Amino acid sequence: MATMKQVAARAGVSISTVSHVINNTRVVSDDVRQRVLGIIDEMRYIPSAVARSLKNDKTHTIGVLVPNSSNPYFAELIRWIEDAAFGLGYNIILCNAHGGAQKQTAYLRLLMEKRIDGLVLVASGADDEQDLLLRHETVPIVQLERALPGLDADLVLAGQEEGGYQATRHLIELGHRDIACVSGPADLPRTRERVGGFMRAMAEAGLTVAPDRIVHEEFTSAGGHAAFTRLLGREQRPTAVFVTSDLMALGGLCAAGAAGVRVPAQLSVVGYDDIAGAGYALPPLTTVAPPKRDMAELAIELLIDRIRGEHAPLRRTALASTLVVRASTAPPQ
Amino acid sequence: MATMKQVAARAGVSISTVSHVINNTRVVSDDVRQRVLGIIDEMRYIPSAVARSLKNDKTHTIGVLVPNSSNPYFAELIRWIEDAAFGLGYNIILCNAHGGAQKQTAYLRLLMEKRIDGLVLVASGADDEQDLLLRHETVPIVQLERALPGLDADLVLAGQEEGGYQATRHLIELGHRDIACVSGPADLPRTRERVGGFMRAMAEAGLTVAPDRIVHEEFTSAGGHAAFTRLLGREQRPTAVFVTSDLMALGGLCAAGAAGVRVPAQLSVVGYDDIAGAGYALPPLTTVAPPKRDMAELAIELLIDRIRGEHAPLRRTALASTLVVRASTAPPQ
DNA sequence: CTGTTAGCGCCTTCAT
DNA sequence: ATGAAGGCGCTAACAG
Repeated sequence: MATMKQVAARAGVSISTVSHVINNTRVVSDDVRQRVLGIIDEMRYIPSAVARSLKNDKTHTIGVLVPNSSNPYFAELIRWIEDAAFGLGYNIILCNAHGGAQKQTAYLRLLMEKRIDGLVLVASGADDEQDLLLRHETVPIVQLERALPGLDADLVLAGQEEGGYQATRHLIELGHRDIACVSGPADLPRTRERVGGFMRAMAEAGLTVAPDRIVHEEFTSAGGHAAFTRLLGREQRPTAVFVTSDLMALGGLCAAGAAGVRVPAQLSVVGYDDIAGAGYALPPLTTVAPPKRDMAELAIELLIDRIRGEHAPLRRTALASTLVVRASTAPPQ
Repeated sequence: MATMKQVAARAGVSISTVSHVINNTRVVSDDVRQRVLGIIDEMRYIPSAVARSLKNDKTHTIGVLVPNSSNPYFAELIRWIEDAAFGLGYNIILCNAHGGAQKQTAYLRLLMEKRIDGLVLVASGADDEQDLLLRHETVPIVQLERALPGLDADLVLAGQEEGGYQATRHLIELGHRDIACVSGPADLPRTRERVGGFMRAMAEAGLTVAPDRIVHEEFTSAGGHAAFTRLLGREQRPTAVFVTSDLMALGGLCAAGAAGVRVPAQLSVVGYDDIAGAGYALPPLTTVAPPKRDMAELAIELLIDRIRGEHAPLRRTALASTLVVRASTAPPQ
């Protein structure tokens, strides 16, 4: 790969002149500029960002650490993050935390070695995430959705509790009284807050929630399937269920279908996340839609502000989610 | 951020000694090693991969360019690519081509500046992909699924034509004779080959395909929905349909449900890609499953071989897809 | 067993 | 309007 030095030699000018025509950083006579540009083209010279980075101490690269990038929700988020970052001249290094604290630690270490300019952290909130390294690092960090305890970093929230509340209100307003809640593992904060909103709405409406109306399963379609199977097997069935993730809800819909339970006639279902598939479920799923794109853009904005050295105090912004009513909910009976 | 020089000074040794204890690249007396290690820890020194890269001309970073990373199929592929790469010490820079040739060109340029060690290219095959830059670049490239004409690079194929054939055979063996095919835009090679397999199976079975049994739509759930709506509106309905992508098939299932057409009783549906959602569709979708993980691993393996300088001739490997029979297909009537 | 030194490719003062 | 030269952080000869 050609270097600036070679270009300079071929053009019969100094290295610094080449540098200046490339960066438009000082006046260069027109003929020299043309000549240099010609040589650059001819030699297929491409400046080295790594050399530049060494000099400027900036890589224009940001790390994005998510629990699992193949989960449609994260995949969609990543898509917007990538988009926003690219628009501002940054590249994304994609990292899957999936694989435990060990992989995560290794990853963070690597990212620090690569001198990323910043990090977007989408923590699952699992207990094994108390990574020490993180708290000692100096790179700007923006957390999405979930604040790691002890980590001082800007934060973009999506009102999980409020979302759960909205979803449940919708069901209550439809006339449901016996409402169940299907959620992920009890120790995941994301899920816990959503369930919190559910409980608040129920309590507020004077509705009691029997212990067997709350069921925890894996945060996957398989988990949702299992949860619904369990729930629908009870002698007394709920008339509606709030599911804390679309992935689980889709699995639930599948289980309901297999069990001959018609949605929404016999059972209303509300999901959470508004992943692309939700709109084409059978029936199309009513769900809580976090403002993924706005969240991604805001996160990148905040991060790049920090990177550029804004010395603002810690910011935590909460964006509102909206309920998207589709065809999986209806009044009971 | 601390530097090696500072560590050396603090430890009262030379820079090269520090380098050697870090890289275990020559014998160092135990006390010196311990002292240096101590200081490193104390100063939170983290070596700079960018300085290293400048020296070694290796970044341990590979670019992954896909049409759209939020599409579940690509998202799943990416997940495995990331996994395989990480396992071998490489990071992934994620790039969405989505946005046209312009963005793509800009991206490739950036990747070259960043001196990625290699590129995994998942081309959509759209016409605007004839990127000139590519053919002149010297980075190792592995193409997944689709060979860009004129680009000499290793290639990992997934037998699209064969997959379409298998899917159609399945339908024929079930007893269907009037089989339709719903596919993406006619100009996308990926789709075209799958349709090719369909045509071959039909011809081989002596079945004719009326022109109105082939319908093209957007490569999305919305497209699938539209296609099915159109197809089911015909006075004479097909008894089965092969859809060239699960995303479209899911949209189709949704349309069928809305139109009161029962699957598989009245209509059998086969999809393609085996995305996670397919297994939990209503009914669970019979589909062709490309070996995503194997493809990803093979691609990374080939790429890293090249990066390490293996001077092998161009390799094209075709992996076989398998038909996953679930509940969306049955004998006619 | 340890230190000195010459770059890797680029930017950027300081001269001219 | 253009050059020369130092240095970003690290590795790898080359010398002791």
